[in-house]
Parts: sequence; structure tokens; C-alpha cells
Amino acid sequence: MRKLDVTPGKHTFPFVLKACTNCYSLLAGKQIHTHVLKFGLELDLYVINGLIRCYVVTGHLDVGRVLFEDAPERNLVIWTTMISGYAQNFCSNEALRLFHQMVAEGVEPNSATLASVLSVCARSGSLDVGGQIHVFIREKGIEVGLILGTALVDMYAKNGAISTARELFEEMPVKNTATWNAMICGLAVHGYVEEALELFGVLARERIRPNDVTFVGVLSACCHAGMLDTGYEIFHSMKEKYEVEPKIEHYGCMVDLLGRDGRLFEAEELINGMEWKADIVILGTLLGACRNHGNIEIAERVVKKMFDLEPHNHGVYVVLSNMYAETGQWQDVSILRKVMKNKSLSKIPGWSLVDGDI
DNA sequence: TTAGGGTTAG
Repeated sequence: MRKLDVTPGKHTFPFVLKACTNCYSLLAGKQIHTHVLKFGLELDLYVINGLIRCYVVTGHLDVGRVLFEDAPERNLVIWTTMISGYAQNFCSNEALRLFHQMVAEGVEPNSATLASVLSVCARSGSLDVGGQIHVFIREKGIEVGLILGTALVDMYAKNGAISTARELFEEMPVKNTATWNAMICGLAVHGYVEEALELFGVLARERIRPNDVTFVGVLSACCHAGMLDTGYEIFHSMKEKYEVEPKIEHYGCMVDLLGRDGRLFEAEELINGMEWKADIVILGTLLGACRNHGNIEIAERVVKKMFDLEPHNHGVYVVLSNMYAETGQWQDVSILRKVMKNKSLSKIPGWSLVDGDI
């Protein structure tokens, strides 16, 4: 291929970096980074922002942070990129710390910054900070559009301020699926099962298209109330009625529902029939149900699978050994202990029942 | 002829 003798202008880089970000390509981002240095564009704020974004979306927060710290100056967009980077990678404390630092340095946040910080407040239970942000939004007259409104509903709902969340939700003139999800999931998490299911009914009637997140919310509401039949109905309707392909999270909810009802074999079969390999979360759900219903046979199979995934997860063995102990299967407790020793596991909490050292 | 934001089981 003939090499083109074209020098990219500095406007080109943010575009290319955005493409790297969109496809989560760290490798491409690093290559662009090399070119940025080659062309001496490392001081351009648009380019710096593109690079930071590229590193943080691929989870390389430390590299992004170095670029952020070394930037010749920090404008609102760069602050927002770094804060949202922490937020999206579940580093709530660091996101809040950086937000406070930004405000202390006299940079005034806008709706993009605030939406990101509100998502942190939702997740980390920071109702106080979230409430302060809401006051700030009102005082500054910042327009509460679709995204900021959704972030507010989510923040209040997650923090249990359901009536405030509901008022804001009802007031919003334009809502999308994410807005409905924030409200439905908030209701579900706090055990407002009927309200969550009712809202799902309204959503369906209003011809809003539910997505996979919506169904996690609705199915987890069913789990709260042990509504197995309703859960099954909704689970099956996902694909047939709403054209939403169930993911492992939805299977997880069904395993939880079946497990609570003591239908452990069915739950195990559901996992075995999945198109994906079972993850530690779904197996842990089934193991918990086995413990609650004293089903050692299935628990043994589940523990074996969990061990394959996480050989050093001591808790898995503790559950099984306690189940053995509860039914007086001391020999099995002893065998399990030897297995663990062979796998070079150190002392496990809860093991003292047979250790004789208490 | 450039950049940043919201919703997901246990």
C-alpha cells in the first residue's frame, strides 16, 4: 500500500480518538498517543481530553490521571471527563473527591458534570451530596433535561427517597427507557414490588420499549416478593413479546426465584441450559438457595463449578462445610478440609467447628 | 473545523 504523505491536522485527532473510545480500543488509543507526541500535539486540550477519555473507558484510570495532572490547563470538559471516568469505573470516592476539588478550584460544573456526579451519589448512598447538587441546579437555573432528570430520579430512588423520585419522574415532560428504568429499579430495590410492576404495566401501555435493564428491575422486584409465576411470565415475555434477548442477569433472577421456592433442580437445569458459562454470581445465588433448603447434593456440584472459576474463594468452602456440619456429616467435613489443604488454602473463617482450636 | 453526562441480578 502506498504511504500517503499527508500530515493530520490537530482537529483530526479528537475524531480518531473518539472512534477509539467508541470501540474501547486501548491499542488504537496508544498508537494515536504515539502520533500525538510525534506531531507535538500533547498540549492541545481537545487532544488531551480525547486521550484521557480513551484511557479511562478502557479502565486505565491511572494513565488518564497522569495526562489530567500534566495538562497545561484544565477546563470544564477535561474535569468532567476525568470525574465521569472514575464514576463509570465505580471509583465513587475518587470521583467525589475530584468533584469537590474542581469546585474548590472555582470551576463551575454544568449539567454533564452534575449528571455524572449524581450517578455516583446514587450508587454510593450519598443522598446529602445529591440533595446539595439538586439545590445547586435550582439556584443556578440549570435546565433539567432528559439526562439530568434521569440522573436525579435515579439518585433519589436509589437512596430510598421514593416519593421525591416519583414526583420528579412524573414532572419530567420527556422520558426515555433509562428514565423509566431508574424509577422501576429504584422501586424494586426498596421492595416496592407492586408499584414497580404497575409502572412496568404503564410503560408497556405507553408504548415505551423496555430494554434488558428494565427486565432486571422488574424481575428483581418479583424476587423481592417471591412471585415465581409472575417472574416466569415476564421472563418468557422478554423475547416473545418485547424482543429483548435475556442475558445472564435475567437468568440470575430466575435462579433466585426458583431457589427461593425450593425448586433447586430446576434452577440448576436453567443454569446448565444457558448459552454462556455460569459465572460466580449466578452460582453463588444457587449455592445460597441450596444452603437455605439444605440440599447438599446440588451444593456439591455448584461448589465444584465455583472452585473452577475461583480456586481461592474460601467462602465457597465455608458454605459447604457448614452445610455438612449442620447435618452431622463430619466425615465429609473432614474430607473437604483435606481437599482444601491440598489446594494450599489457608485457614478459613468458620472452620473452627472441626478445627478443635476454640 | 474538534471534547464531557443518565438506567443493570446476588
